[in-house]
Amino acid sequence: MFLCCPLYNTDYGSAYVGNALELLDCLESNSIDLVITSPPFALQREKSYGNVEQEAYVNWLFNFCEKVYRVLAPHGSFVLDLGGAYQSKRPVRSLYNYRILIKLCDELDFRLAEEFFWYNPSKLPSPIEWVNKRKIRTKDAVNTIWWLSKTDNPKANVSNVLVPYSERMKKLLQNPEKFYQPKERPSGHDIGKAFANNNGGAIPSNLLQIPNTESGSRYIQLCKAAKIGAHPARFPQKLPQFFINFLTEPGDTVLDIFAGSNTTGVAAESLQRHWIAFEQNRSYLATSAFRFVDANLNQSQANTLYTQLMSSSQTVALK
DNA sequence: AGTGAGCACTACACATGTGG
DNA sequence: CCACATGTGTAGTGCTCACT
Repeated sequence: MFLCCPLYNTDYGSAYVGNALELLDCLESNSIDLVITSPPFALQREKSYGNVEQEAYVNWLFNFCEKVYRVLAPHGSFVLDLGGAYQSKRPVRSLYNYRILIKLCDELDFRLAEEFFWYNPSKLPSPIEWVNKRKIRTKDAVNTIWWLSKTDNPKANVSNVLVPYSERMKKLLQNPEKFYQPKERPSGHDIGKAFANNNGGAIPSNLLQIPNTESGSRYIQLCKAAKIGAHPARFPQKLPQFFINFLTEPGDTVLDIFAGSNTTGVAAESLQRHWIAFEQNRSYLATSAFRFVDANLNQSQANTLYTQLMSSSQTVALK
């Protein structure tokens, strides 16, 4: 079985409406270089996009991950973004994001290549009951991101995701003699002369500080203009961008099985990677086309495009 | 008519970032 | 500088409906 009839396609990718469980079966084994996705979380509050309850959640998500394992190339990576949650009626954390991680490594032979933590400083203090009303917990502003691989050495290159040096390090690089003595420190760290080499940037840490605010973006503006609700839970483009740069090369293929508003697809497109997006909700995927089209689309053009995507049985070519 | 289960809906209390 | 974004959990209210 092969994938056919995407809702829309672009220079580099195709977006498909449907259940990822079925669509994954249409992909060839070992064909995907990176699967990055953020599934609906096991939250207490019911979401419009349909989340599964905590107890059943781990098994529900596991079904998808089994199929991801098959389509992933041996050097490929599976990056899974999971938000934390509380147990029902107790100020006690759910362990669901850790349970799924352990199950994936124990039962599917995934390796935990590295755990990442996405810190969103602009998150509102929540959950309200424990944090704002009773004031017995701090605000939850970190998501766990599991970087899983099929083999011990998935393709990865940290040189592609270097971050700017700090002001202090910039000064050190300008005048190393004045700023440090190469010698062994009390901690046992051997800080040598090579420490003063300029490597073009600092090695990033596994704490990703990325604010999730998207005020007045083209996507939001066009959703408003066309009078359609935007996807209520989008991740910032910088998040998939980081992992695509880190774990793939131009020409590789990136897959998001819970694509939502297809942030992953846009990130991949801008980095010249092929991409495939699966999303069950046709309206979410239809609005995601706004991310790819001309910035000067007016209200009626946005509406026309949306209507076309919602009704047409043929693939719409964007660009 | 009264009761209670089950459901949908709502108030509550808060921080930080983006983009025009 | 302003307008407007943003993966929350609990308890209370009020409604419908089955049952007595």
